[in-house]
Amino acid sequence: MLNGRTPSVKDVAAAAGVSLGTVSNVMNRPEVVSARTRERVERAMAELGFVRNESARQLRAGTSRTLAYVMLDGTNPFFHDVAQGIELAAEDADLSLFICNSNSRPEREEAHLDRLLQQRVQGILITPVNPDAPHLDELSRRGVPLVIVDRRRVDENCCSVAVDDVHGGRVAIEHLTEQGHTRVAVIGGPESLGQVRERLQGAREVWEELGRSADDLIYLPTEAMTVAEGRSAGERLAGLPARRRPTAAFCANDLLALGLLQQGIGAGLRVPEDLAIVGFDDIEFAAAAAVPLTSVRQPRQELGRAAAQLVLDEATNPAHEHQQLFFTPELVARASTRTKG
Amino acid sequence: MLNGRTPSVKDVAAAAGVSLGTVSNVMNRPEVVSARTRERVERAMAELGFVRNESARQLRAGTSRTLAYVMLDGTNPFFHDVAQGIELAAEDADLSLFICNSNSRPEREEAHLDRLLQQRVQGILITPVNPDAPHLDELSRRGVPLVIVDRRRVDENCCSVAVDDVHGGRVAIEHLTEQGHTRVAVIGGPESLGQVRERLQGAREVWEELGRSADDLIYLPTEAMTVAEGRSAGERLAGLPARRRPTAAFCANDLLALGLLQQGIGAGLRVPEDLAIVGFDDIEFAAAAAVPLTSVRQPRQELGRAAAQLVLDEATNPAHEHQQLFFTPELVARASTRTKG
DNA sequence: CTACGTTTGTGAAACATTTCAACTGCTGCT
DNA sequence: AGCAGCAGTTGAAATGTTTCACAAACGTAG
Repeated sequence: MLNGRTPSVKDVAAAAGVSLGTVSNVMNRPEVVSARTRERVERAMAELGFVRNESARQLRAGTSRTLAYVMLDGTNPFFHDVAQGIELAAEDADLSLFICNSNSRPEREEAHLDRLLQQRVQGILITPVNPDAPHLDELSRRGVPLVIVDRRRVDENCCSVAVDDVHGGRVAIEHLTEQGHTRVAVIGGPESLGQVRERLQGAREVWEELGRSADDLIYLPTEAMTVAEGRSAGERLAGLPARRRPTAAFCANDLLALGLLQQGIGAGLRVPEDLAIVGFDDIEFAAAAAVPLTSVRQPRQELGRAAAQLVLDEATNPAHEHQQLFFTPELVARASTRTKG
Repeated sequence: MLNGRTPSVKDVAAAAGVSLGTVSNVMNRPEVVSARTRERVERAMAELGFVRNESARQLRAGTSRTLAYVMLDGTNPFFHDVAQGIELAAEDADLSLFICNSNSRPEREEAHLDRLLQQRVQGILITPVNPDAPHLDELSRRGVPLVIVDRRRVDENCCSVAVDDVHGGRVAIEHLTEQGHTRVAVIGGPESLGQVRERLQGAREVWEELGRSADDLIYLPTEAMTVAEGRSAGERLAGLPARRRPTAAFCANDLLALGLLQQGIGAGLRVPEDLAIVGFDDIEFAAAAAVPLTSVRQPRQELGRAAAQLVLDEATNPAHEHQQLFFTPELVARASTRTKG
């Protein structure tokens, strides 16, 4: 009768001597079926090794049990921590999570979104290459719950969860000036990234407010936010004439900071005595560096968790209203900027 | 007619003035439909914003377009690199990839597998907590293509892709002895992990072959393969009486090595002069450490890619035979063990 | 003008589930 | 006896695709 193929509800029903509908009830509304038949059905399921076919369920029920997160850069642990936060929330809601990686390429991002649309996922979380890209509008228009993570749209017509990057830039520079630094490098790029622009802006704002000369805040642009780019920025730093050379650097993320740290130590610099370093994100490896890195902490998991909650609200609550959640990052001081003496 | 709901093939057919079957043909066998009607159908799809419902497709076609990877430890970048390799292969085959994380907990692993079974994924790749666990047999029995990644089953009745860990342990110790070290620490655990056992075994084998005293190969067990455990091992190392204290350490993975490095540098040790360090895996952050880490490189992406190919073969080739793929890891020497003088 | 291929298009069945109106026995009430 | 109410169960419809046997249209050769 079932020759090799995997058993269906029909087979279970036959084995338990009940109808299709009853088997379905056992799975979906166990309270309406009597203890006796429920037990009988459950035994039949176990004996046959029945596994519900999720595609069929989804097709009929119209609702999928999956969320998806499209991350921006798989090589940056930061995004994995965000994903972990999402996963925890998804688990609580008994949902699966699809994780995709756009690798900062718009066409990969679009391909992933297309896939996810076909899967009819319940909601999409994304850290987009460009939060204002038209293919994101497309999603909202289709009514797919959407949350932008770690970024914001200018028009605010979908939910987002982000961190106040301007503030992050401010606290980093404030910390360095408190430590007595008067010439500071700011490292990051490309400026096409909103994050970078805002972190820089915060740094410049506070520098100006303190009445410092713009000449003493030295911007070293990078092509990407990677360890290798951090190293290369370090070399450029070393190439500056001594009286122009900063005594501290604020990096727009921890990967850059780690690269800078490595280059500096390799070149014989003492950190923080010769060069103090502040990173951004506070990934695990920041605290684990040879000289533990001072960093502007983003609540990584919390970001993911909050985003997941928003997307679920949009998916289930008809009265949902878009929200722009904001977290305030805080500085975590470690050895890479430790006060002298 | 379609009031708000997302359009189906039926709607497309109506709009294009053709039958259901023709629309399906346009999607699946475009060569059998004339250029004229194909174009008409495609236009209708574009106008309606039609997106194929993957659940329905899968239900009818019986075949899903997804692979899944259940990773062991999301905090270790190594597994993300493996996942990346899988994703690339999946992309080539036009498949989606589900990424799950068991966090080394058997019950999470089982829950994930259950989910994946319900989704009827085309194949499962897994780095299991225990490769001989019965719930893995269950999968094979159900006929789900299965590949074990970075581990092996004793009974070899499914495919696996792994690295020769014994050899890895050997080359690490050979390298250290070549550098003149005569007292070496071996750090790793728990020994319930096959990896750890084999890496240790390789180390011990070669040590014995060189005629060294077992007393001079000092095993420091750890409870997990984390940075924190690496630090704690470093403290234990520092606590040893000077004449017993090793001049080099081989860590069973890079996270331990990074922790050890941090603790050592913090305590004023010079690396490699006072303490040489070899890690395992060669994750990105090994090369990015303040003192770039010598490590036993696993071909991380390649591992994933090969595993994906095996699972696809099992899924599509009726003549498939299980294979145990083996990669030979190689030592990458960096500053953390650089030859003196 | 017929017979026969070829090409193109059709319509209904099938996939595994959920949902829901209807049905069956009961119990207890009048 | 008749009936309302209730708990438990049933059977059929519906979901959006793919597949496949078949039909229609259109040459083309005899």
